[in-house]
Amino acid sequence: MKADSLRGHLDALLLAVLDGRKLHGYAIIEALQLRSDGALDLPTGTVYPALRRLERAGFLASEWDVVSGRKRRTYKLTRSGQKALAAERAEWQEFTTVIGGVLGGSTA
Amino acid sequence: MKADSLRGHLDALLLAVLDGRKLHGYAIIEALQLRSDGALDLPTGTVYPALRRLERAGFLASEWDVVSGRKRRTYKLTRSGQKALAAERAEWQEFTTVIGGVLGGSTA
DNA sequence: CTGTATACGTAGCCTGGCTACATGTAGCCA
DNA sequence: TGGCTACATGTAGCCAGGCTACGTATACAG
Repeated sequence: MKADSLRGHLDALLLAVLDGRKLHGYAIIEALQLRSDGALDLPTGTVYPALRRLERAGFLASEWDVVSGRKRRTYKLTRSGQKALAAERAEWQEFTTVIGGVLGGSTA
Repeated sequence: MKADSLRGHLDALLLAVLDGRKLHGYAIIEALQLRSDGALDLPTGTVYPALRRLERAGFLASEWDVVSGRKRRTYKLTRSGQKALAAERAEWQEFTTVIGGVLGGSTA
């Protein structure tokens, strides 16, 4: 998959993967790999700054868990993040409808 | 629609709208508006450079039509452009499957 | 003879994902 | 005991590529 086609959809992915559960950054990357059958392998330099940004935006809340001496910053959706996720899903629907319509559409 | 979510999909749109017909730049913009029910309103600063790029890449061929004193550079798909369009369509399929899978997917 | 729609084009900005790097722990194996 | 691998977080700076803001020019309506 073309790498940069992710532009503008990363937030949706991160919010979606955190829907209904708490995960730390590294686990988020692995969860995305799993759900996409390996198609998505986001570098940490993509994910960590994005998580920070989403937290600053109020969509995520984080806390430090220390598990057997290992630090993990776990994230979960806030109320506001839930709404943002719903909005992202709606936007994704619209996006695919529009682009898909043009790509598949008969000569209009 | 978020403006920059187009990233990486513009070429596909341009190739698709030229599938089976010749159009000039201005008409391409209008055709995209039509096909998308007004959702896509690409600025000329986006479309013209992209067309030039696609031509340099060998996917489009252009010629000057002079209609009643008005210059129009009309574009059409080359053989290579047809292949590129097919590839873009396949990639779009994969892209929507992957992202859609994550967005809609149950907690995996 | 001015305004609007048509038509093409470029310079430079800006966003945001990515590369490359820096840092440190846990656990296994020899 | 030393080193390797997996785990885990983070930042600085690069870079692609769509967009903004221009500049140019013609046809036609009023």
